[in-house]
Amino acid sequence: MIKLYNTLTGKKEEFVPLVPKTVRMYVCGVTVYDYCHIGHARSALVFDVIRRYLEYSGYRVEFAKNFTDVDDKIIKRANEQGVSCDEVTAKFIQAYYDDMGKLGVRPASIEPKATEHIADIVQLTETLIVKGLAYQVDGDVYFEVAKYGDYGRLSKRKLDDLQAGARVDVDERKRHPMDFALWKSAKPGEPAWPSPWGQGRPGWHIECSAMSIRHLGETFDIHGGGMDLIFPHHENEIAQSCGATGKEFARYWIHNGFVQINQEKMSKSLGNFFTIREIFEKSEWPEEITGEMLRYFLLSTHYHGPLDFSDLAIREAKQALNGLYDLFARLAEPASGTKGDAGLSMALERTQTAFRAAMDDDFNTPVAIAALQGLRSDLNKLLADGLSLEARRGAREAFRSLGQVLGLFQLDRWIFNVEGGGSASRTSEAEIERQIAERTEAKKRKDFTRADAIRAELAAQGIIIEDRPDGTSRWKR
RNA sequence: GGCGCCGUACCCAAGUGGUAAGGGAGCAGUCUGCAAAACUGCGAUGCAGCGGUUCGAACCCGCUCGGCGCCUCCA
Repeated sequence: MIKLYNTLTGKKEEFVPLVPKTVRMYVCGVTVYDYCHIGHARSALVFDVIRRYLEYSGYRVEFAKNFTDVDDKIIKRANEQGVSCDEVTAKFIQAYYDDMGKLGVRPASIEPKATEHIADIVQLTETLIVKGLAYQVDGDVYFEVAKYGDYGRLSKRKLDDLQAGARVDVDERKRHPMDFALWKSAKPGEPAWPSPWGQGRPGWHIECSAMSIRHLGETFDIHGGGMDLIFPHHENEIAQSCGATGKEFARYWIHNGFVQINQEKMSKSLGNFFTIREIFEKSEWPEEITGEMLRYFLLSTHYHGPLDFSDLAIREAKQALNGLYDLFARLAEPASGTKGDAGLSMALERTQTAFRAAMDDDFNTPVAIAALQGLRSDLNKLLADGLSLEARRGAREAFRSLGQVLGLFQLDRWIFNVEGGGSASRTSEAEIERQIAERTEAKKRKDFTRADAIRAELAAQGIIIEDRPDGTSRWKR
């Protein structure tokens, strides 16, 4: 039984989908006018993992994640660069796929764009006007919050409180300061579509209502996004959708916490953000390893809380991963007996139970990772007793299949040492093996000068030698 | 002004009534020609502070201190 924290009720609840065995989930994606930063990465990753775990639990997941491809910021960016809005959005949608791909975030099953749903948006807006929940002023259409009784249900705010805090210049034509645009009339040169109210474009919030209803139905299961979207974006989505359909909109609302730098929210205005591609570019590690480090780091804190990004935190993730991949490397070595085999199935069962319990409890990834770390410890002891080939394969497979849910532990090659080993390989494996054989011979002859020289030579290339008790050595880089 | 979040060992981080998961660092040990690596073991009698409820509290209630977020585009 999966339990999740529902922002709407403020409580952890049992998750029961509307249609058995099927989950319909909508997550607010990004506005494509710039490169994604770690905050975007966290959000995408969190919902990617939730989706993976739901699938692992036997659900069919209809997962929609949108691209906002018409917006003030896009228009501004296009004007600054003297290109069309289409060029801006195409560029950053591609960048999104590139960056998220490196992080192992799977594409959603449905990835709608606002510009491809103008007809749905216009229709929804018309419905709201007909129902008396929206009004037209010149070529603009606004949603009238005062007419919608439940406004503030998600963010737990009262209209009066909001009014008191409003600090922004209010458009005089609006009936209430919190009224928000469903449709904006177009200024010359802006992207525009025909509508009953003249040429214009959709407001921000309406697109998510239109697209989620179109692809998932009027009532669906999960709606997600960053904490900062709770108000006003998701509050407005609820008002529009419920106002238009008269039905419940999303039943469970999930919001992820922020990525912070030195305890402060990462944001463009503070200038304290790191883009995903910047991190990959600066990384001394190969791409797939950097991706896994980042994933491990981002999942090592529960999705609901804040998460401080720092070099130290990333290094710690790398260290933790080293221990796991070192184990995998030792599991890949020849059988060493069968004494440990008996204890394996119990360890695997214990791990799987703990892993599921953790994920069932509001997708508690740090506890799920702890379960896997526990298995590492178990296996190290069993390995000391001796494990057969089959047991070794089974153990590695367990890490692979459970790790699949988190997008971790899928790599066949791992780099332990950045010195020389981090970049493209130079010394061939055969050559390394040859040198190690020579060193083993030297050790037998007690020619330690020669043995140490070979060790130093390999170390200079980032190759770490581990001598075994029997005189042989294994190596890694 | 309104709404909300957080404060757990040197660092990161789970835990929301039954006596403190996990990781990193550190220390010790095993192994070893030495070393490295790896593995094993150790680690908070206490969970910002004070008071209260309870047989029992990191967890519930109250107050205080400290940090942060939202109310405006924002993952």
